[in-house]
Amino acid sequence: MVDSPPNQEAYYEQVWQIVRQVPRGSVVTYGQVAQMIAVPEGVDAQTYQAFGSRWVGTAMGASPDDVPWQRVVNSQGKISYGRGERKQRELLEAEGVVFVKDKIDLKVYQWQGPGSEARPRQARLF
DNA sequence: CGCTTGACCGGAA
DNA sequence: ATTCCGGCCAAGC
Repeated sequence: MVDSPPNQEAYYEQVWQIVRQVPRGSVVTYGQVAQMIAVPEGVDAQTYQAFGSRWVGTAMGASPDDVPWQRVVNSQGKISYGRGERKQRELLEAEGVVFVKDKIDLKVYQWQGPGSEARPRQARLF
């Protein structure tokens, strides 16, 4: 499923696939999701880096109900979805995500990718 | 078929 | 810390 044609639908599915893997209580950024997806063929790597995050946002707008869209925030740890901002914050807080001055501490809640779901941060005492 | 708008990001002033 | 700027893809009207 890597060598599929430059199909937008396939790209969206990759976005949703990644977002679906985000564990409860963690978040990812638009740019991060874009980075985790291979650059679509026919698109310059530079172009993708610049606009990939936007496409992720567009994909979220068309995301199915089983996608935890609320776990996707911008690189500042803030909510960009103005239309449902209130709803998104409530959903995240219900999952245990703490907001500080309308911002999320990404150092604590940002998902590090597949394989890091355990988040073994407890050994860092010094 | 063309114009407008948009759930972004990183660097510079 | 805040504001401005360049980047130039897709969907909707």
